[in-house]
Amino acid sequence: MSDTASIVTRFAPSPSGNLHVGGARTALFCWAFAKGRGGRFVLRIEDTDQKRSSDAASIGFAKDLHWLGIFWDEGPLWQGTGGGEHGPYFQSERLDIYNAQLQRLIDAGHAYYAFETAAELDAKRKAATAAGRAYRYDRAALQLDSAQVSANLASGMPAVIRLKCPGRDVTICDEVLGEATIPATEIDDFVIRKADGFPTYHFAVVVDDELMRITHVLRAQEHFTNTARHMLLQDALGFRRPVYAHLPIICNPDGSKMSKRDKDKALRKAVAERSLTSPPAATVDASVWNAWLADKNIQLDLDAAQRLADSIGVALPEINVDDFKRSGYLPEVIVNFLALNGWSPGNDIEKFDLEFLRTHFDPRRVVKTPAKFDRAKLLSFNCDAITSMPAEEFERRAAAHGSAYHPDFMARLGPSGFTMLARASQERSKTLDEMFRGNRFLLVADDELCWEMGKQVQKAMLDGSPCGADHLEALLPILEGHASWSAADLEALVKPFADERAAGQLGKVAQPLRVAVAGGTVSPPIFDTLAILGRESSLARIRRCVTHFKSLREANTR
RNA sequence: GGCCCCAUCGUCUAGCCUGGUCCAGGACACCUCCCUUUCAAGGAGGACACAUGGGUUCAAAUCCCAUUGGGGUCACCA
Repeated sequence: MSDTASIVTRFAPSPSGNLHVGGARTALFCWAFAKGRGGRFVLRIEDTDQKRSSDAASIGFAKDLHWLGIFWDEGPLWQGTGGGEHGPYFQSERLDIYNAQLQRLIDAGHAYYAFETAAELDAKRKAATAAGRAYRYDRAALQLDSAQVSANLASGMPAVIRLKCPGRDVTICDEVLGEATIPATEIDDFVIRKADGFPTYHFAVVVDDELMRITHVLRAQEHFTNTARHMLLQDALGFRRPVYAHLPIICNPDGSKMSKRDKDKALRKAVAERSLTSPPAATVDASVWNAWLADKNIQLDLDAAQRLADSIGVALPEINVDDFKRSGYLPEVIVNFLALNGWSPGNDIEKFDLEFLRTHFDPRRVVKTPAKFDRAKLLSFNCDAITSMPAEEFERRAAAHGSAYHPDFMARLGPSGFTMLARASQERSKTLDEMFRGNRFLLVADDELCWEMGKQVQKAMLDGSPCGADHLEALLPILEGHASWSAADLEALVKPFADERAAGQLGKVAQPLRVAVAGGTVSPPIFDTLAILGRESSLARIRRCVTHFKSLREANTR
């Protein structure tokens, strides 16, 4: 690690429209490590699985990377960044390169063709497992003479290429895990080119890391044992050995691996609890629904999952960076919190920004243990960030969030209403989304507001004498006689009323008012709420409420 | 199951390499009280961990071994 000027790291995901938080953290650490040492950060797309990469251009996750503030020096061209002299950066466009390297291996006797079908291998694997043995490829294809191989190839028989492993133990040196030796018996002659002509992950990684001059490989710990294979490949090809650092996995609170499948899991649970047998209207069509219910391995696409969740009223767990964005988390908070999963700068520092991470990140301070993703702490960090930002900034960012995710809300409020709501909401917002999610009553038509008789409403409206409903009724004519409707004016009007009628206990008056206009006991500060709603709307709601509770009480006394 | 790795509060972690300053520090969550027009936020307190068992040593969270527990991995996925 002495020649810091030439440090090159890479983030190498498979193509996807969304960036997973685990991937985001890997990208973050790769970026920080390289950029903090004057090096380069490369983005490479691992799209060698034709089944999964039907849409090779789908690097929608690039937007997530940019949102977090991570930009690549080299990689796919995307919104003004990318390019570079080691491209192409899509592996599917590098087949010629792999084939040339593959040929070198064949020529040198380090690799060989094999003709077993996937089904045959599968059967052997099952048999081995049933017999309680670990399956290893039996090298049957190595017995084929070269004439036979040529004939098979010439006849167009499907073939894979396997690496001929040297049969020695491999010792991995890892910056975070230290040294580990994988016994030779654990590594069989693995496939390096698939029958479809594409290289496997192992082969493409090794070739590209060499050709793209990658010096440091930071990746998730699930790749740790793969490293032995990669080292064998490097030796066979005569390549350099990059420095490895394997990052601990990020898991759910229950210890399971955080996965996009968790969304489907949550949905299946909700569907089962509600005993739904057919899909709610306008969510997914019946055939998809049936297939999904029948097979736990089938995942709904993201949009369909979201529609279904909205329809049955369940919150999907946030898994992708975009999910957290939608939930109203700030990118700088995500960056901060993600970095804290698996790494810490020491000295009891835990609030920091991207720039701090860039200058302080060191893989040697990465912990070895898997981290459980603690949403409560993330939420707390987000709250701190929101409540400490300047009011104008909060307003601007909340407006952007609202326009993207709650256009109906923005339209209903109008610019001045939005400003009032934003000002009233900042100090009680843990996310940018809360002011929208929590104030649905603002969207309800005045004559459609309902008052559900929960314990809190009961207490606010009917307990004591005079009760809240009495106060409300007395207050109504005073409000009706008042033209000005600013929060300050309303406060100046209601405070004296409370002093006189409720012994100065503003709550005795504010709560009934709140219930009247919001339908429940939770809203922004009451005078702000009234001002946001406006005079006509507020009065209409209060009148209806007075009537509503009056008839309710009459019915009860009868 | 084979192999590899790991093990400090419920959670994220500091400390471990270079044993003594650690009857273990911070943060989130939790509990209590205060403040309060709701909900939050805020203020003040509090409870909470070195997995277990053996060594080594004058001395171990720190070094060694075993056990137990957890994770990862064993594909023509990446």
